[in-house]
Amino acid sequence: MTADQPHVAILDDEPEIRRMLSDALQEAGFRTTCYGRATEFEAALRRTAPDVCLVDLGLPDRDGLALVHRLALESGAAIIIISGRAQVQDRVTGLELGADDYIIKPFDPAEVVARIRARLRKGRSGAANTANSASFAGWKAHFDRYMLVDETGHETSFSHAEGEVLRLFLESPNRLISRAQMQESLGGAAGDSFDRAMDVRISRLRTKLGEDPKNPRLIKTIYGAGYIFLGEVRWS
Amino acid sequence: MTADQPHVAILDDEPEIRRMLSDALQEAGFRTTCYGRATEFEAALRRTAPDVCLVDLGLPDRDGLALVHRLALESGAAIIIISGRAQVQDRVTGLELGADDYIIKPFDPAEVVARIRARLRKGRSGAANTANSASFAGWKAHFDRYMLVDETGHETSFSHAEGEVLRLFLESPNRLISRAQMQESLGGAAGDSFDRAMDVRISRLRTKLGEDPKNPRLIKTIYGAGYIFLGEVRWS
DNA sequence: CCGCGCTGTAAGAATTCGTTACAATCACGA
DNA sequence: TCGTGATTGTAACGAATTCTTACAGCGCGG
Repeated sequence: MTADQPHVAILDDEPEIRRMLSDALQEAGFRTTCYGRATEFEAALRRTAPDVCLVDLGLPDRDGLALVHRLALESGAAIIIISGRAQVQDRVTGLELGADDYIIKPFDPAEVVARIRARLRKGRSGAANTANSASFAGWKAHFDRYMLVDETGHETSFSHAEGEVLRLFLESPNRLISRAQMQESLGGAAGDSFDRAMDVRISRLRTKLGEDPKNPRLIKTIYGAGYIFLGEVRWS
Repeated sequence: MTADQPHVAILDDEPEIRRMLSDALQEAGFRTTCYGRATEFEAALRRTAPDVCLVDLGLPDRDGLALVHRLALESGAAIIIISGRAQVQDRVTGLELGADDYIIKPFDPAEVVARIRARLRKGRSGAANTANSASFAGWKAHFDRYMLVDETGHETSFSHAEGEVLRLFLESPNRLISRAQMQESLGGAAGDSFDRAMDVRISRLRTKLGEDPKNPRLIKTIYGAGYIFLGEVRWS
């Protein structure tokens, strides 16, 4: 149904805004089509079915809300309203009429992109599209599959507990993480001997990462303070 | 899984806000459960699967964003962040990490209700699952004929009990399904020995799917938490 | 009645993970 | 430099959890 690049239709009467949105979205990997008038837009809808419709409510030739309502009923696309009307009541009616999101002008294109992505994520059939794998130091960790993949493609599995620690590290690399923070994040009871458990988790993780115990390159321990994970991390 | 009233979980450390949200949502016809701490909330998640999670980022006992990220991966619920942090960057990262919406404090309860409704609308549309066959990982399961078809056309039959489990997995792939949820969905008595029965069902299903016991690729077990089915699923 | 397939139960093996015990390392002062 | 106490690493054990196999009950068609 959807090609590799999701298709976003932009409906706004101001050329500058169309341009700005279109540029930002194309840079983010979307296919875009711009329309300045509702009639033009509706004509196009008969030929193609966009994945997302960005609709400005302040249209000269049509009541925007009515358009949104029809879209919601007839099209399967995600509908995002962009509007200068910032009252809560406006937002509520927009959403009640079938819009999936409501963005207030002036807006930041980055947020529009993020909100579109959020909409598309849920629309896809069950595929978890959030970042769930991360590359670092020649490894790639797949948190969905609980797998650690080597440069050579060799796979090693890791357990849930190990994954929790690894994720915590990869979420904030090159930053000190105290044991207290770990306990909180990993839901450990602040019990007395939880420290040892944490040690063991880290120990096991280190061996899976092939760390030299005498000279760890990835997980450094800061005596009396905590741990720090070194390296570039790229989530994908 | 979902009763007639959608279930909204509210996670906020301020009792007043919890109360306000809860009242507004109940009035709007939702079932609500409130939590003041992340640990409490996570414990509850093991037993029930809410349809929507309202999460305040300013939690005392946990990094809110990390929690959101985990929720996005493990739960099928819609995730809505509520936060006092109003910077665009905050919103973008929240959404990128898997949140479906981001509401800024102070907020109007009416808007929260409208946004929740918008989320549920989209989510539910595909939930009326009348399809009776699904493709995944080289297999195609026909629930009407109780047959599993290979890439090569080779057929294997599966039983009703096996089908129930398989269907549950295929209906929400790539997310954690706790044993409690299974019991609920499959109508098992909450007795102690139902767990064993579930184990056996899954075991048999695994062998039919040709899983390597040491390294299952489709049905992963998360020690102490549940199971997760991996892969793209296409219903037809 | 018999055979066959489905399903739950029981029992033992296997896995995960926290705890304990002890070794290794570090900070710091004599 | 060395000793001492605190902190951290790791092997080994054991409890909890999960997997698998074997078996018994049940329904159903011959």
